[in-house]
Amino acid sequence: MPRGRWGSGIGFGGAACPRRISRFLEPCLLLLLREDATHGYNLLESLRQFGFAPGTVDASVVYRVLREMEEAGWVSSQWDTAGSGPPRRVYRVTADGEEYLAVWIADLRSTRDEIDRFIETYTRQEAAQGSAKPGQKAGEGDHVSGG
Amino acid sequence: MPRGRWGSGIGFGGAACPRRISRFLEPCLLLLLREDATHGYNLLESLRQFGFAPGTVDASVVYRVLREMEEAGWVSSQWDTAGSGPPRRVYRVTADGEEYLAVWIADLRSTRDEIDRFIETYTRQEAAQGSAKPGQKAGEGDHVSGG
DNA sequence: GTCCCTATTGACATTTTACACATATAGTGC
DNA sequence: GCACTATATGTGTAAAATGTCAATAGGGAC
Repeated sequence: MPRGRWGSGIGFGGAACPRRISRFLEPCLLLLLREDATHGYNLLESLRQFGFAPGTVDASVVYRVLREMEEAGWVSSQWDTAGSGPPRRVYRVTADGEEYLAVWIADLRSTRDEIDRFIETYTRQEAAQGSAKPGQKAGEGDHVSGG
Repeated sequence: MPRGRWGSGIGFGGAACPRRISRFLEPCLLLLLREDATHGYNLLESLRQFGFAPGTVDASVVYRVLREMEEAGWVSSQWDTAGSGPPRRVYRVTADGEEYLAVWIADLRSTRDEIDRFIETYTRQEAAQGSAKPGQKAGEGDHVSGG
């Protein structure tokens, strides 16, 4: 998508841009953690299944979101010092987190419906312009005086 | 939706929060302008049809987006001094703006599909937890040693 | 003139996001 | 012990996006 941090024009190659949904990392992490309690570094790779390209998500972002969610009470963590290497902070979803995720789901549903309505409006407009006023851009020849 | 500027907890009343899609105002304004070239103040009310509640969008935000889009070349404007009251800046969509909107549509389509996949994953998880491991939260009884 | 409605613009604060950097542990080779 | 690498977590900061508020200005009603 052009503008903002995702480029600067039409000439883009494909769906290369990151997420369009704000704070989408939160529900993704919750869903992953709900399936399996694990630590941040491990979650990093699992995020691919939600469309995050391999190098897209910075680790620090994931860690920050996890800590924020713990502070909010959606997840809880415990240090895991059993395996080799540095200790891991293993997160799991709390009951509040479950509720929070459910709210997210509801929100995403309505967002999706909203998108659908928008696309439908666009499609309807296309059809109308294709038949009723071909070649015209809408609002042509108005009463504009100043320039 | 909890967190951020839209509250701070589960106990919300309905879909009171604004958009979840970043920069959504842009395509909305483009779509409205494509149907009818008009000025910012007039667009303010028309935005309701895209789910923006009456008092949700500040006028200055709309004006800013319009000016940004003009700078980018997606819309062009002309002063209309014909009617009574202060002069209006009438915007219309350019050819580049048409292309830009088409890109937006494509992006929104993929975003919607992404949401659908996410919701589906959630639903599948629900079903699996309901049948396979009832009452368990996933990852219970792991090899966590440290506290 | 003053108040209100229309219409636009600018300035500032907050929130979100991206990116760079710093820390700590364990294993390997020397 | 020391350098080096991989794993794992954390902080700081700048940029971008968004929200809020104030200011300006024309015209009509009173």
